[in-house]
Amino acid sequence: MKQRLAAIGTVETLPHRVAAFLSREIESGELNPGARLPTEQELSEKFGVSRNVVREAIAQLRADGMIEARQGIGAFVLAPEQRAAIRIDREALKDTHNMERLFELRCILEAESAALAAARRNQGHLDSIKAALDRMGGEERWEEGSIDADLLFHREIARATGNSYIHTFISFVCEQIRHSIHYARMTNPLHDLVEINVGEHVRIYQALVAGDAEAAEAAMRAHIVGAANRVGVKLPLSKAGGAK
Amino acid sequence: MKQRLAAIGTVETLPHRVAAFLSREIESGELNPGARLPTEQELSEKFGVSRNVVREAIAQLRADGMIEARQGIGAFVLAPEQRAAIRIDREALKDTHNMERLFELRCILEAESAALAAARRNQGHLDSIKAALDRMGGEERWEEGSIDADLLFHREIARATGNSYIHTFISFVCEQIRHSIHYARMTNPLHDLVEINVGEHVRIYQALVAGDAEAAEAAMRAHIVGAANRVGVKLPLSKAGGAK
DNA sequence: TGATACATATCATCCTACAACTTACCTCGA
DNA sequence: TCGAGGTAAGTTGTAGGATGATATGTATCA
Repeated sequence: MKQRLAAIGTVETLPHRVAAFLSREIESGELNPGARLPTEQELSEKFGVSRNVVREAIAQLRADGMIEARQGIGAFVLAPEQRAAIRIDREALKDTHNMERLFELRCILEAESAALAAARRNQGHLDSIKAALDRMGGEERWEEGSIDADLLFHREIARATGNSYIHTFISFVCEQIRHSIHYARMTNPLHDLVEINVGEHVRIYQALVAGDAEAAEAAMRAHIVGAANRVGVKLPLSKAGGAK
Repeated sequence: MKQRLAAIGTVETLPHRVAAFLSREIESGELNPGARLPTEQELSEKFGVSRNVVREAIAQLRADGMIEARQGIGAFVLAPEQRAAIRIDREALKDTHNMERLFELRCILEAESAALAAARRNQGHLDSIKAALDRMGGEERWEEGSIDADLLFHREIARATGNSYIHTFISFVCEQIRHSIHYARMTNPLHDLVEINVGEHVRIYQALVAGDAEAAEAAMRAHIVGAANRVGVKLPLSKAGGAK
């Protein structure tokens, strides 16, 4: 229970709230690329906070490449292509459609990465993956633990590709999905237990051991479609259903 | 020429430098997850800047989920899988190996997305893609313009998938690659002209028009492997070469 | 007219002060 | 001795003002 509290405990600090407000205004199109933001002083008056708070908020947006501040002139909204970071709005994930899209992206990333992992994995990778698999179905089967193991399983496979960017991207997407499901479980007691299909994981692992890229990719694809279904999201993937 | 200056003009502000320093220290493992950062005062003394600057730097790291600050206690390094944002170190991309990995990720993302786009595109999407294609080979063939069109071409295809996350991820990865190549061109006059293969793009476009998912995926895969080769990166993709 | 100097607006940085929160220690009473 | 409660110190969060750096517009003057 304390784990939950710790996981939630993201205190809403003032700079965070100001940044979120401005961020939404930009994403929603109320502030178009090229538009100039109000001055720091105007913002501090508008939100009723000190200029320091405004500056911390702007520092964050600037680091993300959402705005560009120029000394003596002001701060301007940048085009979406110029973003220096990818950030996913967790509020938006409460919408099932968005969840579906995220699962689709995950499937694309993980399926082909599984094929790469099958071709490149070494014994150390296999050991790590096996360890996660064991934890998943093992005695530590209280919910948080097995979900952690599930995520670790996927991360270790991503690591076995030897490509750190793939690892980063997959970890990130999986974590967003995990957080969103975690939240949904808390607000909707019906989904109290998240069912983890161990069989699907075993098939992926076996394909990796065999070094069979095609089988690994197919197994991963089937697994993610299954995982999506189990949380109430049905994937409209073209490939997943028929091809191959 | 002014375009270049505008593109480069990322002023190194003090908070940015402090954030970069701490970020590297975390990524490199000198500060492990769970470790506590020095206090704001200590950091401000160490870097010779005001506490305000340190706070802006920390605000950025916190927004990225790299650290967690708790009032009255201090700031602590979070585990990599808790990151709230994906950010790519542009310095690291000067290493060809990293560039290769990024191209590999791009290939995974774009190949399958091209298949999705072929299945879901409507006439509006095709028009936008065609417009980018025309700009690429058209009269506006000075370097910056055709590179912009190239990127736009890929972004429009991503948009045709109807999945905003796919669009975001692909835009981001392409932009990182573009920036890195841009930089390489400036420091190495040998690669002054970036060759853009229009034929490869046309084949992708034709597959999209035909609604042929398999052909679109194959064409996209071939194109990205080709593009990587033209900037001196050879992709070791398993699928790209042989498997159909 | 054209160029220079000045005033203004804005961001960048610094400084100090206080509030809110946590921890550790210390005192005091049973 | 031991426990409860309070106190002090340390740390982050927020406020507000002061000064430097930079860009823009304006007024002055040759």
